[in-house]
Amino acid sequence: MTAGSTDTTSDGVNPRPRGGRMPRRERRVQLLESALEVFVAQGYHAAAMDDIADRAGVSKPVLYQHFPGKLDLYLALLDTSCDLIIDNCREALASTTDNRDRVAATMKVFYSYVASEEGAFRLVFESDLTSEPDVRERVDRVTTECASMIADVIRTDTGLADEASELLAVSLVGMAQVSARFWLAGGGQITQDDAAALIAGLAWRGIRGYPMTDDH
Amino acid sequence: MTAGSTDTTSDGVNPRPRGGRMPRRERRVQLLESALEVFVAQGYHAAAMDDIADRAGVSKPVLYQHFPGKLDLYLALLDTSCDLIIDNCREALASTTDNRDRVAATMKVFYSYVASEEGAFRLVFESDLTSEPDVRERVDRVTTECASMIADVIRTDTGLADEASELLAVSLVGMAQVSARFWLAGGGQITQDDAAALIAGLAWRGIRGYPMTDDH
DNA sequence: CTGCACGCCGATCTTGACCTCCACGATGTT
DNA sequence: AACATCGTGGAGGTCAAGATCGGCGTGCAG
Repeated sequence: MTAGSTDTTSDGVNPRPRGGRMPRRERRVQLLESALEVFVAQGYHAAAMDDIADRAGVSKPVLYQHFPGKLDLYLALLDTSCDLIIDNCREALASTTDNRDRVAATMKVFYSYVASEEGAFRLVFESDLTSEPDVRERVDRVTTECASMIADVIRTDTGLADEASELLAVSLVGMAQVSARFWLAGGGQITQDDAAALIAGLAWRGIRGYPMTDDH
Repeated sequence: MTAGSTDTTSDGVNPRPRGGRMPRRERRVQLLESALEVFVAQGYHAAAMDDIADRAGVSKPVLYQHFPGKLDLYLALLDTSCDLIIDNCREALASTTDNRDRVAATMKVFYSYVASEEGAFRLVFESDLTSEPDVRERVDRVTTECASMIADVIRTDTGLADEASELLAVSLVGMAQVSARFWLAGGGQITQDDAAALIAGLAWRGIRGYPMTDDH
């Protein structure tokens, strides 16, 4: 009655039933799914290749028959996660020409990303492998790419300098990113849409007046 | 001429000259300084206890005579780094009663923190040990504590609900945190004070109008 | 029925990092 | 000036985790 409902061995991640064989392509995507779950739940360092193999219901050698090593596996998942948020951000910015709606749509993208079932955002926003340059480059690229797209809008619509536009855009991305993460951790006191709308309002009030820099 | 100017053994971090003995208290702070340098430069996992000992110019056993283990050493440094930013944030908020100045002062705190020589902010904002609950708790506490103090001001001055105030405050902290980090990574195209003032302006424009929620 | 190919598994190797044991030299005392 | 004491140093143990090798079962062509 204390913990471990029925048969969990480690911490809530029970392996698949060790089913029979499977075609290569299918096995590969299943391995990717299992690896994502384990990396999301435990982080890179705490996740052992044994855990991933057990989670997939296979043995460790098959994992190495599909991926050269742990880092490659992680980078594959990280790449798809990074591309997802960047593409969604691009689509949100292109979905309208009204900047107020742009802000709202982009904020919704971040909140949806964080709220998605798989939790892939943890690879991007809470990675524990930033010492690896390949990982660092991809993680930073999410912020810089999203910010760059936003900065284009800011620059063209306000005439601010490049560096100022970039910094403002990075601020907005940071606001979206960490507020969404802590909204999720907060446990849903506020609806996802309400939270996104609240922070979108904050962001819009912040940038809507530029480039006039002075008022009190 | 390629690399390793004169005598560096690993990667640009040359050890101290293996000087003689030292009183315990002094040795301890020297070990903490050396450990901070190594952890900041390489992250937790990539940093070996040998590296820290070499950096301090002592042998490994003396390290274990001062700290029970690697994690304890890291947590000691992390605690001081977390307390530093939290205390500075508190002081900035208490330094004035004008909310516009409060925002500017708090923003300056984050930029100064990130720009400080030792780079201790990397332990807080870029830790690679978030899988450890002790570390995760401390890292998250920085954001939640700072946000909580800001949320108090927002709540009392606007009458917004608790959850909304907290979320807005977290957004401001996130904005400060990631914009400061990327400003530093950007290489100083903008002055520290200019950057802080720019983002403070963005933040102030965002929150100054609450709680009236509707305008276009 | 028999040989072959394919995918899979148990058991093992190796590396690397955290963490301690025996010798040495400096310091304070008589 | 000689000796006891204590801190220091190099070398080694342990263990976890990434990466790998021979054997097994299944399905199919001949």
